[in-house]
Amino acid sequence: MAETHDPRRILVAVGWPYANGSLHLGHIAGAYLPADIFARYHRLAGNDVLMVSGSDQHGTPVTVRADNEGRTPQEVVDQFHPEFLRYWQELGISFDLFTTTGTKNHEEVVHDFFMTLLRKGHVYKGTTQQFFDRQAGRFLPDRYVEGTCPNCGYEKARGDQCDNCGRTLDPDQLIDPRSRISGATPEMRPTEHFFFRLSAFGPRLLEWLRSRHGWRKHVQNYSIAWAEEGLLDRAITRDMEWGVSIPVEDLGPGKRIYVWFEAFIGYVSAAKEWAQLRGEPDAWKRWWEDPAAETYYFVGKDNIFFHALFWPAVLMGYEGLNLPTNVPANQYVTFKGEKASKSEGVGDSVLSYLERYQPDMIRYGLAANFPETSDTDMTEAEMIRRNNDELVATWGNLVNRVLAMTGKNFDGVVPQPGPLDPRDERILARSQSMLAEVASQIESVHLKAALGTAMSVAQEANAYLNETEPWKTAKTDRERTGTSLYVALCVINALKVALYPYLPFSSRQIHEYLGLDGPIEDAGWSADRLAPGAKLAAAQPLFKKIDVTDGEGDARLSA
RNA sequence: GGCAGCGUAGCUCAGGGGUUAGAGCAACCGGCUCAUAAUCGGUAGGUCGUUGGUUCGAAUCCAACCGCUGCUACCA
Repeated sequence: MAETHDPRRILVAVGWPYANGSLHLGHIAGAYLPADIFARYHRLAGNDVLMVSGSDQHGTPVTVRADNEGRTPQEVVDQFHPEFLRYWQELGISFDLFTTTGTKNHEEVVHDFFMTLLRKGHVYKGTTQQFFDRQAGRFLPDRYVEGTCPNCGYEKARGDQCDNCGRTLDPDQLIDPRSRISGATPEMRPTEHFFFRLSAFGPRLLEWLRSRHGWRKHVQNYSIAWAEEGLLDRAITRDMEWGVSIPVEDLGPGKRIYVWFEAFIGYVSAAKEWAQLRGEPDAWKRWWEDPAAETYYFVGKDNIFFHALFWPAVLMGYEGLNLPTNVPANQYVTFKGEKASKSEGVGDSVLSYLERYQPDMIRYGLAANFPETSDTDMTEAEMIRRNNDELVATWGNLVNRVLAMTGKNFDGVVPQPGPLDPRDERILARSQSMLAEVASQIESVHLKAALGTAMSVAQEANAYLNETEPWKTAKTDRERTGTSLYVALCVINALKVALYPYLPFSSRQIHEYLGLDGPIEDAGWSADRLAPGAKLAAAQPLFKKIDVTDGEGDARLSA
């Protein structure tokens, strides 16, 4: 009997999506699906997983959309937060809690961070000069200022960047600056804000980053390079009305905590909220305060700065909470070579895919092409191709042909195997070593490779059947036929486990077809030999082949 | 402009100082017919972005250049 270990505690923290628009498949492939695969594996392996995220309801993007549509920011949030919940439900993204940054709990946790950092001297008050629009009566974020680019002369350059020459700018560099709200000429006014002393954490961050092992090089190198250049203190408050309040009165009205300072604190507040909902208010500490716990942050590559530098520095300053174990940021999925983007409308929303395809098909198509090391190009035609050639043909068909033959020849009962020959032993051994290999690949967040490992065993199982030809031996040697089908069923049972993190809906189905007791979620990351004589359930094909000639399929992603 | 990642077969991607560079798909040939016309085997296909350097040896390390992507601190 294996000795019992205390389960590992794994915090799966997933980037907070802005509640300002629908998500597209790039978001799913970049963060939510890899996080879910990782979480499902660890749960099945018997570890204590806490997977949290939520809607980021603050920030300029939400207010911009609200302004444009004549709605309140809250109305925008109330539209998109439920939509996100629907994605998770239908795609099987298994959050333990998906909350929002609009809760009382979140505000309290943010205040605690703010006050603690203030008390320890990591947050201080400072004054900056910023453009103020008299007509609108408000300070202007950099991109709300427009003017002539000092570099190329383009007349509609924004205060943060010139779209014509690509140069990054400070708003006071603009010639003839104008407010994009009122068109008035803005004036520079001093404004007080709180700053986080990020500069003070540079050396510690560098030492910490250099000592990380197993991080993706685009994450680690990038972060180290940035820390070596020198980190500047960052304002953590903004001149706006929409956001988490500041817990001290010093600045007067019209100021809020900067959205990005509070969003990542959401990882802590979500864990606390989860614990409260569970009736064990201290349970969150098992992931955050025990140094043995592991914390993984699944985000897109545009978030590396915040998760590998800013957030760790905040945690160092706060003291007592775990630093990230890894930040396996994905690169981007491009659609026909173009970056998927909410604002540019490239890449259809997730809902349009859910209307047309099974969730496991979407999950497979994305996971087989995760942008783990570099940007990855994807088309809907390619997803359909993978569905038809790989998911249906290799895996679904393996299950179907074996279950059908067992039904026909053994009345849907797990056959009694005869003596195992070397071919039988080899494929059975491979199915076991595959489970260990996939586990190791998932733990090191090589999710695409792990899926490939499992699929190659499905192919080996098909080859095994072609070698042993149970449909032929059925006419001459019942025992040999039973052995072949028994072995194949055992291999399918192992593959069902290995593929569960990727294809939870169909693996659950297979678990039922195999007539096993209890939910697959309780079955563990292991596959025992099946019991001869057990009754199999009537099976249907797991995946639908998609007809590309029906006009639905081609190149919708290029939109 | 600066920084980072990437550039490998027709397509999508692995690999990464050491014998003849890999996978899937597409192409071609063959076997099988239990299975969703699905499976399995084989063949063919690459001067590993360009140029130069280090090395006994470079796709791999270095430099320059070209191209793509991202970041560049007030989009997040």
